[in-house]
Amino acid sequence: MDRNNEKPSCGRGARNAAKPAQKDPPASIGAEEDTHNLNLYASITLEAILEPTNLKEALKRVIANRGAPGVDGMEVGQLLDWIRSHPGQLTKAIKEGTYRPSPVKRASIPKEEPGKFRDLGIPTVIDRLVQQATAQVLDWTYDRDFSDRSFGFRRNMRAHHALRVITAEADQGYRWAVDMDLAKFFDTVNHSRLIRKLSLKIKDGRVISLIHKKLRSGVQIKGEIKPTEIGLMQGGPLSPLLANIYLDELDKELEKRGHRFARYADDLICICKSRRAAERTLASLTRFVQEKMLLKVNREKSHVAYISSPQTKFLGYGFYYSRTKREVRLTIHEKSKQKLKDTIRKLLSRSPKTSIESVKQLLAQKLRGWMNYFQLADAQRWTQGVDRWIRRRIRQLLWKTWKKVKTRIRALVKLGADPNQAYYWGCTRKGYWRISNSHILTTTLTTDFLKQRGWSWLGCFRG
DNA sequence: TAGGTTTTCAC
RNA sequence: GUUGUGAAAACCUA
Repeated sequence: MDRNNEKPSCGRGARNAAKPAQKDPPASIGAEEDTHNLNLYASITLEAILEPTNLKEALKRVIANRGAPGVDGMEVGQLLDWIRSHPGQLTKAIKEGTYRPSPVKRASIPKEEPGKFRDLGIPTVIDRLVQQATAQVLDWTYDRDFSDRSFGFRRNMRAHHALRVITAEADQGYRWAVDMDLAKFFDTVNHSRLIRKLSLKIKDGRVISLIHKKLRSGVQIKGEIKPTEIGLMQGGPLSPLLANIYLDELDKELEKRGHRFARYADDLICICKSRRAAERTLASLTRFVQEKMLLKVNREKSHVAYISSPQTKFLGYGFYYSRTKREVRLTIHEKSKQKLKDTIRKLLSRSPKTSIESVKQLLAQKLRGWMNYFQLADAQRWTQGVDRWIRRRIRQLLWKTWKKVKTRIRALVKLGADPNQAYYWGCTRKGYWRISNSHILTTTLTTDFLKQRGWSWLGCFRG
């Protein structure tokens, strides 16, 4: 067992000790560990997965996600009713081995780069439930064996940790970055290899078979069902964990070679002291990944670059060297800045169906989340620059809508309205405008409703 | 302290 | 048409 391996120092080896109370493991696992002190992996059983509390937890999660339905069309809102009306049916089918996951529904969503799409497979809500239940059990035992330098999809790991580790080591002279991109990682995972890996630790054959069934459940594209011989469908609750299990071998190999690196899902950065060393490791890593891991390396997107070059992008950040402070610092990558501007522009440019106040509130909410993530970057230039840009946009918006309100009120006054009255109503093609001192609201109201509430009706006018 | 909602980010 | 995991923040209710 390689659990007690000496790991290359990365400054935070005592992660598990620092936060002991993460989340309680499923009851059966904890009990088994304490009373019998057996091998931890012996507690990955079908019974642990099907335990009522575990299933309940999984059910709550699936419903809370409010995800779209799979091929059978069942909504998450119907899941609870289905379980209630078919008591014990699902667990019985799983225990007897007659449970077969439905094929996943194919959906293509556009990626950042225009014209490129990311395929994802949406399982049925029921399949999501059983996957979630198994993921909860597997995660608890597998997570502790993962490398300290694997940061994606893991409990108590955040992107900020990875960035701190990399900047700290870049400061120690590792300034040449190997950026490795795995081409379509999820789609190229080798099934038999993954199953073999799982069998090393999971002794319950029924669990292995359950996962195997999930891997082989086909994909439905336009009503036609196609089998899946390779690849993990991204979209299942279990997929991220399986990805980490598959790539764990890569982490271990890099650790063995003593490299400074960080991996976030399929995004790998490895930093070296010289350009020659970086190029050498890129070549040897490519060989390792393609021959041993049976994955594809995207040669066009994998490259060696100096850490402060605009090419190196890690988790939305870029790096630069501050001459005055004499250290490597983080900055927000161009792509991320552009993305923020796009979302803000979209939010501000849509017609004022809601009040200005609520738009401002929405904006503040969005910005809070954004700033929170990019707080590691130098605030000096960028967050302030973006802040100024947004303020200017808000002022523009306010001015424009105020102008609209004023012209509308003037038009109404011409028609004989009292300008001191609180509310006026008008109507456009899109709906009714309620005009008060600072708000414009459209609502779909009927004239009867207006009469009922005693609001003044001033006839139609154009927007 | 515990339930819930929302937003953001990474992949 | 938008799945999934992980993380953070703000708020709400007892």
